Amino acid sequence: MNNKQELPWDNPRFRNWVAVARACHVLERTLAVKLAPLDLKPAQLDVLMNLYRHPGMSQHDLARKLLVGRSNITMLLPQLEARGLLLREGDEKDKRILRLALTEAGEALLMQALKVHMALIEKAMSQSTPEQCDMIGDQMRKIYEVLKEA
Amino acid sequence: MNNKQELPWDNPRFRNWVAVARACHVLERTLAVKLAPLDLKPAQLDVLMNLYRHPGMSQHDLARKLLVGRSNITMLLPQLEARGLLLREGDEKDKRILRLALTEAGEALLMQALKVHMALIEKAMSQSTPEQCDMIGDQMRKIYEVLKEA
DNA sequence: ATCCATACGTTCAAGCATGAACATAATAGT
DNA sequence: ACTATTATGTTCATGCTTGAACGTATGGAT
Repeated sequence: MNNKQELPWDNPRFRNWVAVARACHVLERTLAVKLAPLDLKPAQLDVLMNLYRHPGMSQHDLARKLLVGRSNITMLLPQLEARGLLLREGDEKDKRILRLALTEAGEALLMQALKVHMALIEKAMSQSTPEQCDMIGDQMRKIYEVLKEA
Repeated sequence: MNNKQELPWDNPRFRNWVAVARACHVLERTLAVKLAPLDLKPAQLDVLMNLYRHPGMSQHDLARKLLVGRSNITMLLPQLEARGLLLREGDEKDKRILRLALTEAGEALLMQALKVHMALIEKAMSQSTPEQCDMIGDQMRKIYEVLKEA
């Protein structure tokens, strides 16, 4: 039937989104390399960041924040706990819930990692004006909202 | 030493990049779900797309285009070849190289998948004006160039 | 001609992320 | 009080991706 649909490569939205995906991919990859000396993966850094900003959150909350499954968190946390970077203690009221918090060591390592992360993002985004940067952020937040419930 | 560095959450570049990463993540995730009926993963779709646009490319070329390791391609292709979606045949001049090309079936499936992919991207980017969309693409391409050689 | 360096593809073990199935705890309806 | 439903976290098998080590092929230097 040779369905002559409009091919995507000619569509600006398609081409531009591909650029977004590629930029994300390389930045994630680069971050992993730069974080290696701290023996930290990007996913682990995400955990530390969220616990720093929201101490006492549950594993389920954390999973939703990070857009991953609950089981992922279960597999991820024991490593960090064993390294003394975070604490898990049961909630008194609701015995199903484990409340999470960073230790001193966890915060210290987070600060180290944030320097690396910030430097990388600065390097990447330094070409954009503040207005462009904010616009990009606004659009991306809209995209997130649109897709979240799809 | 309580290094009172400027915390990233107050930095617009940081906040906005986090939004980019989150948008990418949900779109990839959503794409995986919508592609499931075709028994196709996003990574496999990427392969088909690149072979459609660059028939005869080698596995190494493909790996570089997709920003993945060569071994990844080696693990990925046999599945698609077994489904009759692509062909691998050795180059006559250089016997190290395997030249890749889509079959009819591969092209047909690609067209199906592209409808799904396009619809999703349209939905995501429909909130941006064409100018905003192009600007985002331009910035992301710059980011890619900056990080590619880092 | 031979040797050395490089390039392409493969194999293998390891680490991650996922979803389904499970166990336990809380809550709501009757 | 009892049952059914929902919520939280865990376990397990599966599949994807990676990087290192390998084998083979090419090309260049002497």
